[in-house]
Amino acid sequence: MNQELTLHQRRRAPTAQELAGIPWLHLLTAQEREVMVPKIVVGDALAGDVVCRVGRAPTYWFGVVEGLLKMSIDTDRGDSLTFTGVSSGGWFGEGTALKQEPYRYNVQALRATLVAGLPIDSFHVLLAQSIGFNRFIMNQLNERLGQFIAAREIDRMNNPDVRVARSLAALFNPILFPGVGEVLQITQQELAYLVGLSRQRVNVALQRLEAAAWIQVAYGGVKVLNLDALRSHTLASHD
DNA sequence: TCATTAAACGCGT
DNA sequence: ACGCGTTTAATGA
Repeated sequence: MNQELTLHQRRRAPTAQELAGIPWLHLLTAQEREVMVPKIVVGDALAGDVVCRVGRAPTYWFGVVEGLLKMSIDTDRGDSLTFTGVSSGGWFGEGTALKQEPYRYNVQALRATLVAGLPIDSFHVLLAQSIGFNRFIMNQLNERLGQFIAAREIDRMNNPDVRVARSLAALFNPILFPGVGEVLQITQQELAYLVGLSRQRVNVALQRLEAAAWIQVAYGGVKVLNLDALRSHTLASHD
């Protein structure tokens, strides 16, 4: 609990099944894949483990094989501001990897998460040589831009129901997080940490979203029925 | 007054 | 043991 995971400790080689959960591998040529697969390391992060911390020199480009991370920064006051979650199939840190700058966020596991890492030098090799990899990165940056614009919108609304809806939609983004599937495994407590609300309020919001038939609440997870509505609509007020 | 929250409860998985 | 749904009491706009 609350240990720093650098992928130097507790790291191992990925299994074939875990490799299948790495989306950009499929975009490489057979030769590129052959070179890169041995470079990939994975590590098991427990809930609360820090994957990378603000100010550290970038060592890996990171991805989530299975699990849930949150990206946040600490404010001047003691509290922390969560930017976004990273769910299965999501990769991040290309900004710092590209510029060779220190990490600008803290990334922490909200639950047990299998984290994958590609060493920075391998990342640059792919960037210099692989068309397929560049296509993935471009797609990723473009989609992330859209997500941050949406996040600004979310912050301006103070309606908690809408905030929960939009945050769920972001976690279900099939381009950024192709491994999520139709059922996102996330507890209401984890969602509360991510959105910045209490668990009770998240529970109320989820029930309203379920009543609107946009989602289906399950034990330890949420199934999305209407991603479009979550992304753009507002719940009708009820009294 | 009204919405939200921490804390705590019982219940189901 | 964990997650869910709910209640209660406290807090603040």
